[in-house]
Amino acid sequence: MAKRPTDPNASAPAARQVPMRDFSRSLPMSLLRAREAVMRQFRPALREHGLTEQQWRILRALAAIEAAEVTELARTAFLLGPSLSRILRDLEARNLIERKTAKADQRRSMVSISKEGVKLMASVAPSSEAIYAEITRRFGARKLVELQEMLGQLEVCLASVDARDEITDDA
Amino acid sequence: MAKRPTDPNASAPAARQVPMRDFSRSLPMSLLRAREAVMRQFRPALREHGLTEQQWRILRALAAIEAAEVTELARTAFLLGPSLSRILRDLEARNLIERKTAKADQRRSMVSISKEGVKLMASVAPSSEAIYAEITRRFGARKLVELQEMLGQLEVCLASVDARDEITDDA
DNA sequence: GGGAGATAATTAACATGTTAAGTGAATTCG
DNA sequence: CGAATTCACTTAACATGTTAATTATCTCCC
Repeated sequence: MAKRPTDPNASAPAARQVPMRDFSRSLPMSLLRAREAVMRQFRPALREHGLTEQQWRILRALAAIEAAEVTELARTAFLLGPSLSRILRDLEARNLIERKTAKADQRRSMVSISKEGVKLMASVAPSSEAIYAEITRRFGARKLVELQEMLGQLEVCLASVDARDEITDDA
Repeated sequence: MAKRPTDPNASAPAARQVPMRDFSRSLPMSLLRAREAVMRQFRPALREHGLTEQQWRILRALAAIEAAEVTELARTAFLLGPSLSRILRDLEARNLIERKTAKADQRRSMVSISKEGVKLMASVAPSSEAIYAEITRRFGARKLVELQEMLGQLEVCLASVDARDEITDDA
């Protein structure tokens, strides 16, 4: 009997209320599974270097921008403040990043990647790039661009919805 | 020979204030942000009913298939075993699901949605469907189908990669 | 029958997601 | 000035993600 990986409830006779959308085909599930399929490619390589996906995101972000405030880094790496606080604490303990409070504003702290952090990145980047290249090859470079374009459009068209509780940023 | 859109540290000795757009446009980030944009729409409604996204996934899955083993449910709701174990424990404590060990195999437990669970689902479904409809309206129904088609293809073309540590499921 | 292995589910341990509350510093405005 | 407010960041509390180890059961095969 072959497994039916994409048909969880084809012949479910009971519990029928409103025939809600087959949730395995819902947009959130599609996005979740696609992302998981992608991350599954990267995780082993990162793990070999003792890095999680989020830690890697932070190092990459820092390597590109030299130094950044925590809030800016959170936006760049797409992490929430509390997660970032914890991760920065751990990365600092591992001497992969450095922090110093800003002189002008004692509340802010400037975060930067350390020499060790740069070295670690250099050791991970090749395999990371190779994996990304393989994904691109399998899916198709043109299609990949197209997909990312659609994802960006989705993000944009939904961002306007939750803009009600934000200040209209006119000066 | 095209330039790679993801080039975290090609030769940046002291990167300036370049905001590193390439990193923010990587496929994992695009997927993450798109999914977050979508889930941001749903979370408040679910939260009003005291449900998390994962709990809602489980209830939806159960409502469609009547009863399922834990492993099957994990596959359907796309959750890992440990997460599912914890969530089932909590949902059972809230009397939203029911469990009974299978007679034929004492290791397996059959999980089903309870009457209360069905009632809760009925109270959440309308707003959930309304939100989904609004997303569809904003993004475009045709485009949405197209996006999900591409996500599915991405999943498929990457699934074959990590099939080396799996058994070829037909002898 | 019984022991070696396989399997289903849980538990453990650590890391992150998510929301709320807390802390200390800066800004506003009386 | 100085109290109220805002701001940047952290901590707290709980839920889930992730991998490894455990437990209990079942299957196979001698």
